[in-house]
Amino acid sequence: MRSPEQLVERFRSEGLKITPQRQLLFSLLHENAEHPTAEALYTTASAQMPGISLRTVYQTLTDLTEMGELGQVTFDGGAVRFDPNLTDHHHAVCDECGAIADVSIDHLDAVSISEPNDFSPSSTSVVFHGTCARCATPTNNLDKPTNNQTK
Amino acid sequence: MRSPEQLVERFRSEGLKITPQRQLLFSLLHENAEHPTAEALYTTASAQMPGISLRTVYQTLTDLTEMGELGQVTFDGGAVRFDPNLTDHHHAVCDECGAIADVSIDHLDAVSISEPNDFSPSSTSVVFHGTCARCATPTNNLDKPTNNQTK
DNA sequence: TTGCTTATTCGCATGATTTGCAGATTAGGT
DNA sequence: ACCTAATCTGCAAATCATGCGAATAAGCAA
Repeated sequence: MRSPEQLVERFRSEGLKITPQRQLLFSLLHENAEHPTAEALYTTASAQMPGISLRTVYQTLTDLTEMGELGQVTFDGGAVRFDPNLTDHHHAVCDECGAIADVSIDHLDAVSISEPNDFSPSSTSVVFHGTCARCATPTNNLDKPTNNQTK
Repeated sequence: MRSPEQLVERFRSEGLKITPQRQLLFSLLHENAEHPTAEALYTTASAQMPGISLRTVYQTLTDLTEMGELGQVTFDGGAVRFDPNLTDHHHAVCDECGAIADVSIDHLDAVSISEPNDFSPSSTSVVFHGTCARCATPTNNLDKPTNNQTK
């Protein structure tokens, strides 16, 4: 996702209004690597702007997604999660704490569909499940985040 | 998923009862490669057994899943889909008609996470999006199935 | 076959997530 | 300061899934 400043510029140029709600969400999403759900963003936003509506959060998230400024991902049937990282990447889900990390992959081009041979893929997405570094470390498990499992 | 006969055997041996509802669902799921949703199975089951409850379909599906006889997959935030194919495989989603095909992959072992380097994956799942053979063929598009897009 | 015990089924209520709608509010230009 | 269209908000409603309790029926024993 582009910077809040660039988004403000884009919204202005398209005749859309710059509201405090939108500005807050722009900043909460910028470089946010937590893959938050709409509810999570609403909670965070509410702390800084009591009274903001959950409906507005959904609306803004949908708008940004339709503008191609924000990505959406879902894992295991849970709620939709928003991803401001628009670069080519994949995800790693920690089965312990539910954290979702962006991952870069090597040699993805090597994989191919061996069967059937008549499907023309236009995109490939990979999801790893496993244990994140924090959960794998026996020490320092004191301040481990609560389980944010997707389901 | 194992054959209806084997499932009957397993249920019996575990003290579970063999009801007509379960038998019907066993047969509807056996070698079913359509990745149906609970609702879809309910519709099909209702045709053969009017009066069967959607609740029972969900219940049986959940039971089979917990017994490890059935897999679940979800794509793009849609409803959960059930997959009787328990062999190691991945999926290809047709963006045209929404069909989901099981696919075998070559050289998956070649891919690796380049960053971060501290995540220990225990499983990897790949989803291809694209166009299926049927939708890619300009002719023969008469009896194309309706779009069952996941969302 | 009859009867008993307990697993199942079923329908309804409830929960979670998300969208539609309409009136109140406000950004941004005149 | 004023206008007007865009936005926000609250609530209803749709979708998907699960909890719960009463009614039902499978499987066993006699």
